Amino acid sequence: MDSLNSCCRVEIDNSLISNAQNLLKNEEILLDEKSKIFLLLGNSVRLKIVKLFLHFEKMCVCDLSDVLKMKQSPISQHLRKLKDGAILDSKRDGMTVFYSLRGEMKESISKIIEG
Amino acid sequence: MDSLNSCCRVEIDNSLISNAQNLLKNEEILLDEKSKIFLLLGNSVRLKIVKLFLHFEKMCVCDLSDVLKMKQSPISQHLRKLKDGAILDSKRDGMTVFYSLRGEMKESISKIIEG
DNA sequence: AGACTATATTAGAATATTCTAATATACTTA
DNA sequence: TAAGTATATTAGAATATTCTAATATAGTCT
Repeated sequence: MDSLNSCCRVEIDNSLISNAQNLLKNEEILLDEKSKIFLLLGNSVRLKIVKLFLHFEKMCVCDLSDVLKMKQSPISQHLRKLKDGAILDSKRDGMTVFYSLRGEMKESISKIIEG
Repeated sequence: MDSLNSCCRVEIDNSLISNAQNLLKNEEILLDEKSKIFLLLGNSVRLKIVKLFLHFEKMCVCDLSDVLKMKQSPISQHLRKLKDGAILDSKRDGMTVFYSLRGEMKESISKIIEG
């Protein structure tokens, strides 16, 4: 087997290697999706935003701006990422855009964040 | 109340704002810790590594290098981050360094990754 | 000791992230 | 229509991430 690593140990457990590869192969897509979710939650501002939506049905950019004491622009940018990542939904009501957790995501996000 | 955001809506719900702030204040440290974990799991190579450790007790750098078909150096660097982040333990046995999931982390990491 | 093996570290390039400041867009109301 | 309000987008600076290539460290074996 070709190897990219520099070691050529004798004690190599080939069944471990192939079992491990099979494990990953079966979940490759799922794991990639999950890592994208984790990356989104891996920023403390975004994690706080998502956490808030577990407890408050909907909030607008201004609300979050006030709560987190941050300017509107970065909040808006974070919300866009969360929306692009299919974690949040948005709905305009007049001038206000209300964000909320996507229904399909509520349970999984809650499990991830609240443990 | 001072505001960093540019809007000054009339319909502001001050109790929402302060309830939200209290919610975050009570969990500030916990949320920061969690966001660091999520950031570590937010890289697909590291997520795969951690996933593997949920199923295989211990693996060395070479094993992971073979499984993931990556050079030893980046694997070693990812392992270091996971160790610094208190997700993995390491134990040297002769020339081989075996990594494994930290006992205290097994349950929480499993919940996060496997849902 | 000297050669070898497994792992760790370092410098640096390419890329990605996250903020600020400025500006654009979309809706409301006088 | 014009002014005002809430949100979105953009450019760009500062910083962080992740790999490659090279080298260092630590243990093994003859």
